[in-house]
Amino acid sequence: MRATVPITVSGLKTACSQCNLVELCLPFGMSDTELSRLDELVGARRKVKRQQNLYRAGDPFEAIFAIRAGSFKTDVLLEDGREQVTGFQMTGEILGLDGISTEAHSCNAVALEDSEVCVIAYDKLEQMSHQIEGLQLQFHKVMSREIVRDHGVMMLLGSMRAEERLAAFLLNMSQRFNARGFSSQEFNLRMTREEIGSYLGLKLETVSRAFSRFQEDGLISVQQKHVLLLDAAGLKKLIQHQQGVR
Amino acid sequence: MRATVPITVSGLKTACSQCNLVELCLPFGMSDTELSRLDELVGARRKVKRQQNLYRAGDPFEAIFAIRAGSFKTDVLLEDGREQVTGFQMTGEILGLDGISTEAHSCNAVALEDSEVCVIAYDKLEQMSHQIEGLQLQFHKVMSREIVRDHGVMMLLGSMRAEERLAAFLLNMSQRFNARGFSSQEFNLRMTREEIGSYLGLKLETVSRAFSRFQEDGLISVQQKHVLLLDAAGLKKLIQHQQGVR
DNA sequence: TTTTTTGGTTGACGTGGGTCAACGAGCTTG
DNA sequence: CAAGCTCGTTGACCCACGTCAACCAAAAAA
Repeated sequence: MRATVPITVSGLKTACSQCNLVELCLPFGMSDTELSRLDELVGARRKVKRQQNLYRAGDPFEAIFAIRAGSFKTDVLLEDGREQVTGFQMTGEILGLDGISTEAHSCNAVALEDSEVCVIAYDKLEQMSHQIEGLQLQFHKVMSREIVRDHGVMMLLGSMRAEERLAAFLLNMSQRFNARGFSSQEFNLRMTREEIGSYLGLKLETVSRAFSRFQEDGLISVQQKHVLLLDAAGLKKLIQHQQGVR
Repeated sequence: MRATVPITVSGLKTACSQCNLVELCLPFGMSDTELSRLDELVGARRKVKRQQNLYRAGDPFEAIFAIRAGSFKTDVLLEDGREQVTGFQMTGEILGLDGISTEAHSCNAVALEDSEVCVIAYDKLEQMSHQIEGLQLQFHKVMSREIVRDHGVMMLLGSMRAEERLAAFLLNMSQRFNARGFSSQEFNLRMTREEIGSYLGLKLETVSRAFSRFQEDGLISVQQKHVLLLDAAGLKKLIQHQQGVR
């Protein structure tokens, strides 16, 4: 058995109405009056240090989490030790939706860096969804978006070659950094080559080689976790007609 | 542009309270009084012939669908023609959840055999979720279950070898047939080898070879779409410690 | 500072599954 | 009941990616 993870629950209330992540997060699209009512919903913030679990597969499900700062990975473990990273999450994104179905979490959520989340008690969310018009719709959209995202990953894993997968991954990261006000061309990845590999269904060596290849071809410049996208259009092209390679 | 698909909307109202699929479908876990109120929700039934689309990627999202009879596949198409099957759906399962997020469907749903669905207008569902206690929770669970299922497919695609994938697929089908009152050992697949392959991230030849291999090893007996599971435990074992193969 | 650990790169080689091709078994259609 | 499809099976060959191993850089610990 593992040692219990030390967890910090700050007493500070988080105000959605004050938060600069609204347009990425659960409250998106809600009116000002709805938004102020939403402040009740978010119980407390919780800090999670790098490498610590926000939750583990099997933990009873009580709340979902909105990332306030930092980033996470979610993964599923097979009995024989194989790991599949199912996603990387950034600020404003919601974690824990997998737990609703069986009232227990079905995957692990691990912080990739020191992070902070807003804790949203699920029973309160249910209740408030009955009352606040926009909340229910927005929550459904968040869940639906996760399903659509998952289908995209299936496409990656089922139908694309190694370099296409990495290109798609980089473009996706770029777009998400951009949505958060960071550069879409230059960013620092928070995950290791092994984690990227697990997410993309590749070995870390293959990921590393694909990075090098992209660099040789002038598509990107990489040094460790630092990435500079030099030719985003070229990466997009790779995905579209890699088909005709043979 | 494709020709419009001829669609039959029968005037018959479908009564959830009368349906023998309740315990597999959206109304699961709701009280009798809740259930009778739910009957209003289901507008009409719609018949979809084999090979016809229930909806296509890009179609405006208006309703979700509960499968009353038959079965479907959902898939995503890449510009270059590559297809990824994202799921196979059976009676009682819900289709169309991908559409909520952008108010347009993001995948195609195609009937694998002549089928019939219950049409559930989404705006009505939203409305009624505010009123009927159990409906909101059950709907969230359905969506969450889809997310968990998707993670399982990612695990398949990202971390398993061809035979493991097919074994997992067969066990999953078996379990779902069983849940519907059919034999868990003997069933007829509704999809082609190519569709199975697309779902599992394999080519049809590989699927076919894996079927043959399982038959040689006495795990199953196959003839075309007819499958007889002879050694389910053996299939399970394959998935767990295929690892030590090297 | 040095030492240790962790993460990343690169090369040589092997193999699981893709590709291509031939053929056969059921259906369907005239 | 041919004739044409579509779908499935099987073999021979090949290549993209995995495996194994050596090495290096960066970060963390001492």
